[in-house]
Amino acid sequence: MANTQGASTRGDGGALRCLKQVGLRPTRQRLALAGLLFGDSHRHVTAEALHAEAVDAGVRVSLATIYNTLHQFVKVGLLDEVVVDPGKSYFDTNTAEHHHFYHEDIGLLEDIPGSSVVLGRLPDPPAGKRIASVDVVIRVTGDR
Amino acid sequence: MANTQGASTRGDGGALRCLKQVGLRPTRQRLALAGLLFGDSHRHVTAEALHAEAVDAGVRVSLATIYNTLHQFVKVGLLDEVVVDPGKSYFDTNTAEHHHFYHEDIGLLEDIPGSSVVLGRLPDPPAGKRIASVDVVIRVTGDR
DNA sequence: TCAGTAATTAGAACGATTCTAATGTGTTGA
DNA sequence: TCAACACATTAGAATCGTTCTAATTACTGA
Repeated sequence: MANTQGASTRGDGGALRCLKQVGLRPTRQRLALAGLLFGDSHRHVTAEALHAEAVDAGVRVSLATIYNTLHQFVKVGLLDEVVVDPGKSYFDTNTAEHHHFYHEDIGLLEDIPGSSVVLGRLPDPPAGKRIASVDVVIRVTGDR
Repeated sequence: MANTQGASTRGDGGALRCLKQVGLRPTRQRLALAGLLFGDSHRHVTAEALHAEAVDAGVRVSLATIYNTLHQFVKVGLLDEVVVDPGKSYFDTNTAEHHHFYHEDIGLLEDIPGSSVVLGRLPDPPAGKRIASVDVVIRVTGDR
């Protein structure tokens, strides 16, 4: 039962360094989840989906830990959370400023290419408040 | 037990006409809810809040009907739905194009004054899709 | 290694929403 | 007007995603 899982066979150092940097203990679960999340390209995952993926990959982790970890990652800026439906949120590994298409028909969240300008001038926040984040979701559906 | 409730003492005709126009049967519940929702100014309500308000006003209506009615109103374009948190959505009586501040600290949804330009050029939708709606939520929190 | 602290866990609990099957109500046409 | 039908409403159960709880387990620094 040695190193048969992919997670431990490549860029783990990245995940480890990444957790160190944000001050989170590198536990087995967090390393595995970081490994799944922060690969070559950016991803949009739900908690359930990531859990299934982890279990599939042979990582023993509970759903509670998935939620804990995702929220910790959001708090330290490793992830963004995007809410699209009452009772459904996605976690986005791309934390640069960008926005989303949400395909209502198939429940898919997709980045809007960075070249497409979406935002103009931001309004002043209400008195005594500061802007925490700006969420832009463009909902699209099948053509007919 | 005559006309002691406000709902029946003023612009009900508006609600009636409004339901007729969109092809919904003017039932007692729908008339009452339309009366509560479409008053002088625009409103942001949750299903629970509207239910409480209706019960308070002496309207006998179940929560299931509140949900049914709100979704029907959304479908026919009388309301917009705004999702701000996993598991919380608001219904907005202002269906003109506009956007929102969401006060994360107090759970309040507020219109962004129409004069504040927020959107620039919209991106082209993905091939074979059309834009159903554009949601812009600017999250704000207490200054410190 | 050991103790101390933090993380993980299974499962229960939770809140918002949706579903179900039974009952009630608005509408239409005779 | 009335009967009959389709649609709307209902209470309560069920479901969904998420959070909580208290007990167990795993990092960490000394």
